[in-house]
Amino acid sequence: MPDMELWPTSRLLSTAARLVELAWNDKLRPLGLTYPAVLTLDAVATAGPITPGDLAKSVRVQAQTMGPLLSRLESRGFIRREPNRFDRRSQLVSITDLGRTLLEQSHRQENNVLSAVNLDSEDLREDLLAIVRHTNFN
Amino acid sequence: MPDMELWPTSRLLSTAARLVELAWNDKLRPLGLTYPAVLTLDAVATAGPITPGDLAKSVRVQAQTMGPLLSRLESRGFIRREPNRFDRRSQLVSITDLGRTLLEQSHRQENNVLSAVNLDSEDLREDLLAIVRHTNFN
DNA sequence: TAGCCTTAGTAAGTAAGCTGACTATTCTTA
DNA sequence: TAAGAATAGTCAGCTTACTTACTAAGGCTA
Repeated sequence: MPDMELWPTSRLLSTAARLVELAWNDKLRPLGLTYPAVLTLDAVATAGPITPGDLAKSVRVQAQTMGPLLSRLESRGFIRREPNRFDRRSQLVSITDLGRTLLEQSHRQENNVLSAVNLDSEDLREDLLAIVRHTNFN
Repeated sequence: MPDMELWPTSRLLSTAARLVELAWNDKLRPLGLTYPAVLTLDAVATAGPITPGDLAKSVRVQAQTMGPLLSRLESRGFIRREPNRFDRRSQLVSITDLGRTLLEQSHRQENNVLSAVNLDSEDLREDLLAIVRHTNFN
């Protein structure tokens, strides 16, 4: 299968992303986390109490995707959802102590993933950044 | 959200891949296809009658993922599955005339996707190729 | 202020993809 | 050749993520 040379770039992109997520998930499984879960926990940890809608925007997923993800994180005790006193339509999500602990453990796995997959090209970073920046979402 | 500058490369990779797949799916929806469906149809079209297992390897997906995908393609009349006379455990998949027609139409969408997303950096290609090549699957 | 429009979140349905476990063949080797 | 190992495909269960459609709440304007 040296036909890989002939693959269009979009195919390389989606395949590479799947393989890297697989590597991440292997490291995160013992922690009871997944890669999207870590991205979300990260956003909750840094952006303080935040609404599910803003979280979805920050992680670049639909609100309909964020809802179930938050439910799973909540059922495992990693986050908390409370009613938003200032807007009864929405909620405020915060990270729990347990969630913060797990998140820190997941950050310590980062080097293990990077050594399994070579991702430290600065050109790659720039090219991907340009794609995400120029692709409108929503 | 200029915090994107701080995203790790793996996050840029998975986000960029999702956005590009979204762009593809928008163009493919009228044809009744999806991006993984096109990759699979492509492999069937070029590798002739081929087993589901070899297809899965070529598309870099688990056999358990390929099965349902083939069922959907078969139910829409894009491919055909026949018993493999030489190994009763397996099957042989071929593309139908309808499938080939749809595949050709999807190829004509390629420029539309490329103009929506800038993917023509040669460095990007090389970096992604290296990731896929150096990440072992299975 | 009543009526409309917008926004926040949820629900239902589908697709893709994974893990782990299973059956039915085929191959291999003692 | 009989037994065990390997391979092909499927099933069940779960997660992520999409689309379309809905309810409830808040804002705006005539």
